[in-house]
Amino acid sequence: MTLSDVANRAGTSVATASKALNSRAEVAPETRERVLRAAAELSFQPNVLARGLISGRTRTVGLLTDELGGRFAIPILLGAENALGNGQMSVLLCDARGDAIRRQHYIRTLLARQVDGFIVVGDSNDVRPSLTQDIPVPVVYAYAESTDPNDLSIVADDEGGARLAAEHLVSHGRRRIGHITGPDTYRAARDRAAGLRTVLAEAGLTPAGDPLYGEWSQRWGRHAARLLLAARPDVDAIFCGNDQVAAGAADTLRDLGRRIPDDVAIVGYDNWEFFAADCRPPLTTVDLNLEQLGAAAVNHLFAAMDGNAGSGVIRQPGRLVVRESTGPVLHH
Amino acid sequence: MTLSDVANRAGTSVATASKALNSRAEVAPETRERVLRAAAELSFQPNVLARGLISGRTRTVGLLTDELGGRFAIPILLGAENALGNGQMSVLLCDARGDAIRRQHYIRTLLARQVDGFIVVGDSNDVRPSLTQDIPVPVVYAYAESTDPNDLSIVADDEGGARLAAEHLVSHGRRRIGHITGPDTYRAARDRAAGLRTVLAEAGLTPAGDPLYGEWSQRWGRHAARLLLAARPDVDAIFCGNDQVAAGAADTLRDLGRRIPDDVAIVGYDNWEFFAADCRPPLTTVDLNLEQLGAAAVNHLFAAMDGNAGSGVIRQPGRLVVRESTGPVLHH
DNA sequence: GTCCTCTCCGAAAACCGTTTCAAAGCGGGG
DNA sequence: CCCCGCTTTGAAACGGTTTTCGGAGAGGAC
Repeated sequence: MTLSDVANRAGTSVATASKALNSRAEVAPETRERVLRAAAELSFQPNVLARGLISGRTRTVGLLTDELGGRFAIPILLGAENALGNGQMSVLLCDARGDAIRRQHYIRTLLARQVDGFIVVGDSNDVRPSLTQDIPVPVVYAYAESTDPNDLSIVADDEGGARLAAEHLVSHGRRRIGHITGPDTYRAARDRAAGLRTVLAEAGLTPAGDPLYGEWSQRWGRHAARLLLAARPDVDAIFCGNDQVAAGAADTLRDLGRRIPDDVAIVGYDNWEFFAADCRPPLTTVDLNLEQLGAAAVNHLFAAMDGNAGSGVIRQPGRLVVRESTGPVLHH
Repeated sequence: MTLSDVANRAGTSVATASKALNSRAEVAPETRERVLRAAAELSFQPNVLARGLISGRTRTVGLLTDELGGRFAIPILLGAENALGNGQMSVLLCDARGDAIRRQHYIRTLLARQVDGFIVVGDSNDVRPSLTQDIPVPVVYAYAESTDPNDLSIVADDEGGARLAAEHLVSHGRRRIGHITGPDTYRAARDRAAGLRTVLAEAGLTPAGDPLYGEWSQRWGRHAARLLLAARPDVDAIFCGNDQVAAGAADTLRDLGRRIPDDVAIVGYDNWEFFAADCRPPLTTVDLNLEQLGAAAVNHLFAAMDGNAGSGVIRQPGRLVVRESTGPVLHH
């Protein structure tokens, strides 16, 4: 991408190419055109180092994630990459795989490459140690909340999402609503349970038993649904902590002859299409809007790079996706 | 972030700072310490351009994908990122979302950033147009086969993987083996069917009906299994084109009272843990070894960057993952 | 043919950040 | 006081790219 490459491609000398690109006189229009075209084709950019302009934004941001294999980082990454592309920026991707040493190594690597900013993508929407003191460029935390309140964190609003789901169930006439979810070590699980609890309290309802905390698997969903039905045979809705659990619960309900949604409605969480849309019946669920979350992270990073750094925690609202598992509206 | 900044901050001269950072002698321990601290504080990184290393190596490769949202690109990316990290390189990620204009834009962007090479990650292990003529640096195609035989493509060996699955079923005494898979527009579906056909022919068996081509969904797996059982009530094994289809087929078998694996064995494909391991029963399936595929792509890219460019198609073998859906060995 | 203008080129110069080199400071011991 | 080793430094060297400058061709007008 050096000037001589451009000159070479344009079939001209370096000197002429330089003049053409700097809009100086003494270069024939046809030649200038040729040089400009060659420069465009090679997406040539004058080497800033040679001039005085070193304050060179590399227009690259580092994206540091911990669980790229999981299913949350990807939509965030897609949203971020899209937003960055609109700003003509690129993303350098690093997956620390949850290892602190690896993470420090990647931070150094990215800094060596002079990224203009960092997006730290969490894996569980939970609190995580701030990395900002190690990083002299702007940082935004996405799907994670930094321990340092001066950092800017953008998290999914689990409590709000759960409220959407619970309100949907309540407004459809469900009155005895159980909750099956993942490990209570996950803040997401606790927040979702809290959202449900709040809505039920507001509606004057009592939960059908305590939330069943277990794991984020279909297997647990199947097992817990049996437990729930045994303890509370009259439940008319189950709000599940994610779609896998919901798919498992739906399995058990069918095995036990309960009709969905006629006898029992089910709501999942995450809107993981492979499970939610292909379930029997397709699941009503809450979409985390992770792509918007990623895009929001980028926009806040841009603002920080322009000197308008924010701080605190921003909650990205979810979105209820209604499918057949909650059935038509019930009047009561 | 220049050396003089560091020297300034350390209260020393540029020359001394240089020696301190390069671990040369003739610098007092106390001074060296001061310089190192200043460098760390400024996260200084020597400007590579000034050394002899300029020969264009930015130690960055561009990874161009089409369907990051799909589940195949990610493991490849992880494998590649891991292999690159070992070589102290980084990956610039771009997702063209299947759009040709977007793809060209990203190619230009990545070239402008002087990536040392490209990895083009496909979304379906199928043939795709070569991009090499647009790219003046080495290119390796992963999970895709370039139309240009002079390019180097690394694909998953679908036929070989299907043979592993089929041989497993045959060696466990299954004799009436049906096949349910995705659309026959997918080469993966056709290759997997071909692998099964070959093994059955070698074993002197006839397939239980023609392969049922449909879609890659659980829903189709459920539906097709009903069709298969109606047409061939005596099938004792179903090889499914992927794990979702297999999970759907397992659903139907349970609904119809067939025991898995006692009456009918099931084998999936892809080893998508969420479906395969959490199925009832857990699925025997074929793992594509996508991480190795990504790592292999990187290694071939390194070779190409060193001037040893390869060409042709390399088939990355799969790996059989045995779970309960094919049961214990049957003696016959 | 000669002159003039316009265009382009090769070589040299300028710029930048880093490294190297030779010389200068500095303190202590003889 | 002088010598000597250690440390530091300013200036020059280096490798890289871009810009500048004088000159060389080409083509037309007279």
